[in-house]
Amino acid sequence: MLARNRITIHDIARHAGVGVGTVSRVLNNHPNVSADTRAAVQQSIEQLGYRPRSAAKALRTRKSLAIGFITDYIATTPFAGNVISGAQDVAWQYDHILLLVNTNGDPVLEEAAVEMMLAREVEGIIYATMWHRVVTPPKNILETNVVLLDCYVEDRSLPSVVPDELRGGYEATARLIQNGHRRIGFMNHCDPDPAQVLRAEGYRRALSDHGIAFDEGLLVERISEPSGGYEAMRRLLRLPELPTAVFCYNDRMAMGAYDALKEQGLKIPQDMAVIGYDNQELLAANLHPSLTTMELPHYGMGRWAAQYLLGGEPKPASPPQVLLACPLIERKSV
Amino acid sequence: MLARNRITIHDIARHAGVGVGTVSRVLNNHPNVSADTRAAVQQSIEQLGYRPRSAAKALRTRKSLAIGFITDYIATTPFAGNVISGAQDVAWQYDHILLLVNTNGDPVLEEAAVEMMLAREVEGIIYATMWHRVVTPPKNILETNVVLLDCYVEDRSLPSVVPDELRGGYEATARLIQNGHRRIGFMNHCDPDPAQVLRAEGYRRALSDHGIAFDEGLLVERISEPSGGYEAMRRLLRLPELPTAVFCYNDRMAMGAYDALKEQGLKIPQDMAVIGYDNQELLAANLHPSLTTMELPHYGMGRWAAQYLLGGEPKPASPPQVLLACPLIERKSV
DNA sequence: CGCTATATTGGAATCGATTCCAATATCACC
DNA sequence: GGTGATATTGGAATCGATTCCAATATAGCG
Repeated sequence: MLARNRITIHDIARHAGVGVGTVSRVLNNHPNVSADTRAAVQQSIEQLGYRPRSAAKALRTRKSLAIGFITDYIATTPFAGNVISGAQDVAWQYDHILLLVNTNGDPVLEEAAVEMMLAREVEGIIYATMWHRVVTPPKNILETNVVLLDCYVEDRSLPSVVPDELRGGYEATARLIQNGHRRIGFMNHCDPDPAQVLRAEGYRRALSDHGIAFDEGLLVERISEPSGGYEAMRRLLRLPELPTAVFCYNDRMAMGAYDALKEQGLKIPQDMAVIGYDNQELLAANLHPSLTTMELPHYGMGRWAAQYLLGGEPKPASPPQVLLACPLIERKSV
Repeated sequence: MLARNRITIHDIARHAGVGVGTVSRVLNNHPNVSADTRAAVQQSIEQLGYRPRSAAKALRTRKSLAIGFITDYIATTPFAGNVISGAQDVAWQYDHILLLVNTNGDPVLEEAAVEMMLAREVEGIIYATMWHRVVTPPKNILETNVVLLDCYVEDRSLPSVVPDELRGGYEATARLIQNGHRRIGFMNHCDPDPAQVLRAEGYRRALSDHGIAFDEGLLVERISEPSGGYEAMRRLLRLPELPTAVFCYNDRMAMGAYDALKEQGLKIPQDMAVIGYDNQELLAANLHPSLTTMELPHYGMGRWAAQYLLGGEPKPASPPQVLLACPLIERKSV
């Protein structure tokens, strides 16, 4: 026999001298309860310190008031917090809680996590990655509602929300052009992924829209770390005709670029304007001069994903891929 | 009437030609089931694609197989991921899931979060902060098991796990002494908090244990950001007798210190050894030279907290405050 | 005043698991 | 074959909420 100390709806009913149905109606704000009864019940609830057991409610109503959040590398990027924060804020608005599982990209764990969430009858699952890419989530995830966050499936058969990398690349470049730059270097990541491809495409379109010819030599691909940025910048500085601005694939590469520029005694932004991507606060705000960059909409993606699951709008027949803008964060490097 | 499509234990029982009790026994690996029956039931489960509903189980057993995780500023530090990752790894080991709520430090939200977790009958709650400090959690949290993580209550009446700041300060300083330094500056944060006080204490003890007199002038307090570090370093460089090493309250201050040193044409570590605190990868690994620093045991605290809640060891009468070591991360600045 | 329409209310049935008890089957042993 | 001990098993009761139906109270109206 289990401990049976906890106050239940029956205790309240007895204490208030009403039936359990009435108590339930009060709890759920049903309209058909007289003001007097309602007050009496509420007082009993208060007095006895009653707290409804959500398991019982979930069993009866088949609603767990929870959404699952599966992510890959929560610990290796500073972005996770923003995504979670966004999802959580919306979930909370709808009285839902987040069930979180971090998988380190392990497919076995992923499947087990989904299984656990299905057993708990979540309202849906947010499947989030820490960098924009193509994924193949476990098949069992299809048994509930899903949103992919910062990723998508090859055939776009699942709804997803991702940063608008193309437009981001476009706007970063356009910003430099507006400032009078016409020779603009672009240091890109060297492995193709959505961000790599789309930011480059945005760069090209911005150039062409402004009547600037694309110059192969101004595009340098390296690993997306400070060392890659350093190398890329040195490469650009060896060009016969120097660029006057660079657009960097991310802030970490920009950091390397800064080093190369300072080494050559070049001033930012006077001799070379620099624009980054990602808005890694810690870095971008503290470099000298502080780095102008494009912000990834992590918080917004978190919100959008949760809203999609909980918003109650009928799901469109063809799953959407929503692109969220990457706002320009103006600092001192342009 | 609700949709009643889902397979239940009764369906399995009927399909396998046994009673529901037997199915339950198979599901829970009870010993008293014959091999034949077990196999038959398992086959039915497989065949019908049965998945137990955790709400029903939770209702009956009064166990939700979940722990709550309440945190304050998940989005503003890169540490959150490590803490969560640690807690989650252990929770998973015990077949538990994390219910996550981020509160942005709002006490109203905190209390509501606890309430929700109590309603869900979590095994316990991890109350985590993103920097080491004294807190006052909502009172209702006492109705379940709690562990404070990276924080504690004034009167130490709740179990907590925090970094061993004193020892960290000691070891950072000792490391510099071992390298032959005798005049060691210390740039500290200017507001008192556990880290600020204890790291300073560690610094002093290390000096005194090695027969070095504490010199007031070598201690500079500024805000714990790059700008503060920059100022502090300049201050130290104006001293009549220069230090040959600095211990910085955190990596961000160290970053500012780097700037001041470079400005003066001083080489790290030849002219000045620098040691930081926090091990903010993004920063510490990418500075030039890379920064030697003390790592905060975020992952470990996450693990410890979850283990404390789930490990099943009887809780000691007087709640423990566990100190986790901050390992020295050797890089190139010492 | 009598009758219907409406507002409240009580409480049994239900959700889907676990668990305990009693019933039956099987076995060992004399 | 008989007896008691042990291994399996079925199924009713239970966890604590919601919900629906029927019952009662009240109001409105001619």
